Amino acid sequence: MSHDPVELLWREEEPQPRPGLSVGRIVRAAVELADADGLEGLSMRKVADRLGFTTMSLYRHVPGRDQLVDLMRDEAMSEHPTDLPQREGWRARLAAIARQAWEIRRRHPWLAEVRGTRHVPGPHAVAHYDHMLATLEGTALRPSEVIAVIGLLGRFVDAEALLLVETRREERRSGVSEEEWWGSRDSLYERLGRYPTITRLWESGGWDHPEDSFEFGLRRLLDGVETLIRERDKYRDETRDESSRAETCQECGNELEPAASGRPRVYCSRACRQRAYRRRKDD
Amino acid sequence: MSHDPVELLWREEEPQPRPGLSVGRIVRAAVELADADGLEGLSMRKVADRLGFTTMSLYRHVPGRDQLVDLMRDEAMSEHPTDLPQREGWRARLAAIARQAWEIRRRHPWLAEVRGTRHVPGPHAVAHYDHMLATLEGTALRPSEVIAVIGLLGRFVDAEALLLVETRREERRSGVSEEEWWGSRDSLYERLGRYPTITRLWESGGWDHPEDSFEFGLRRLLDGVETLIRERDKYRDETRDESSRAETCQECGNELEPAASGRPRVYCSRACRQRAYRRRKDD
DNA sequence: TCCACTCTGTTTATGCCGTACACGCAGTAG
DNA sequence: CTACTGCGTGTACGGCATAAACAGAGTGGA
Repeated sequence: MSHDPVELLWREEEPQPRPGLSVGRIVRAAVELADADGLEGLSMRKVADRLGFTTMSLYRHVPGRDQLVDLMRDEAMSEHPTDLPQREGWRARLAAIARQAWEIRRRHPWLAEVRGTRHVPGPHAVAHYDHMLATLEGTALRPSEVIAVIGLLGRFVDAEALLLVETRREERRSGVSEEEWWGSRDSLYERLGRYPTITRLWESGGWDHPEDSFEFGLRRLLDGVETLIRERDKYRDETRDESSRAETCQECGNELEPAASGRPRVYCSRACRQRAYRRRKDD
Repeated sequence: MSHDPVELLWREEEPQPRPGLSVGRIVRAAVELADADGLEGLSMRKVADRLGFTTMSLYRHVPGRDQLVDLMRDEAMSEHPTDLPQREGWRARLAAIARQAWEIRRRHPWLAEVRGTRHVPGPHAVAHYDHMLATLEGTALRPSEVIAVIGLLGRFVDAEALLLVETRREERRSGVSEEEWWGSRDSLYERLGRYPTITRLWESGGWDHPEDSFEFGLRRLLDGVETLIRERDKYRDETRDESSRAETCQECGNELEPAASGRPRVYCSRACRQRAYRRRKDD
């Protein structure tokens, strides 16, 4: 067993598997277990039991629980498809990746529960990170801003996933649905009458048809990024040499061909115009 | 001891404290402990030791660890000032509240670590929630959207706080600063050359002067909300009876007085225009 | 052939944790 | 005097991660 956690994560899977325990088998068993019971339901004992070995046998292959979780993370990250259709426009690309990450978190809810800032990324995690950063290349954002946007988006997905996970877990553990549970907290509702805004929103039905938390948040976030990108675009245009000034597509930020007719162009392609239109309509 | 968790949270503090244990004393000791050691460093044994009683004595006053955490949460929430200067404009108000929540999480890092969706809110938490929701009253947002925005903002603050907390904890536990730790992961950096976008961003200094994660995210988020509010304002204007149509302030959304001169007004007051200007300049 | 060494898995034990349960004791109301 | 209630204690159970010593099987060299 390698004792450098980096070496362990970036190890190459042995080609023909030998009998007995192996890092790969341990990680796969742990992932299955965590998929079912969540991260805090994952214990070295249970992993070992599932594989038919003693607890301590795992430590021959994996330094400890924390590193096992790191390995699981990278295993799960490998599910990110690498051959996404290359859509035009940073917005469409970013949204697609965010939804993908969201999907993976639905399959592996524990991913969002992993805590700590010192997790060494494995090859799949790095590939995915690189891929995310790449979606913003070609925009006028500064490097530090690209990184900040991707970080923000990642934390957003995790936060939303966490919400989902915890709801699910508590429902399974208690056998009572979230709605039912809150519905029977009568002694709480009795006291909420004092609070004017909550009462008003309650009476106007704000809680009856809630927004889809993930899609709502994603849209706000992308709108916020769009505002920044437009700002940077404007700045870029203004500082560009007057003679070589070019307008950019409102949807994807690419440069526009000069318009044939007198009417200035807004989008670089029919696809972009349609996307913009559809987004407006969706709401 | 009340066995309904709601009753416990909404209990009234006894006026003249008697000797011995009490819910209030337990909660305060627990908060101090968690402030220092984080949520996972909080144990019933330690709380009891700090108070000079046996572990099990706590259970006479508090049903269990989970409920103790609920009580601690509400205790911490009571630090939200209730008499904020009432600024004009939803944006300024929302930003102020978010920064306040952020401040509180710096004092009580464990707040962001509390997991689970079924925490009964206590009186302070509800008051604060009501206060947040109220910031968006008067905008054209629909009720469900008001709720979604506040939820989103809350999760954002928690996610950012979590990042901070974990960095701090790992630094204290290991004695090695975050930068130092990552700096000595040589075997990792050796492998990052394969990834083109990461490499490019690295070389252009993207990681050398990172954005302030909280302020950056907050601005993006508020920009995203602003986009939505503008959209709703437009819709409201369009569907309003033609004769009584009124424009709204681009900054705060309030209705505008009709302009005296021919030039249409954009802001409702000098204060609003200055705010908008300052925001643009800040970046 | 024998020995040393390594690789893999086991056994045992330590020290945390939350909390169930039975008990002791003081104050009090009937 | 008695029964009861409220508060704090002591002991014990089952769970957790993991340190340390150990056992056996396979292997390479003398």
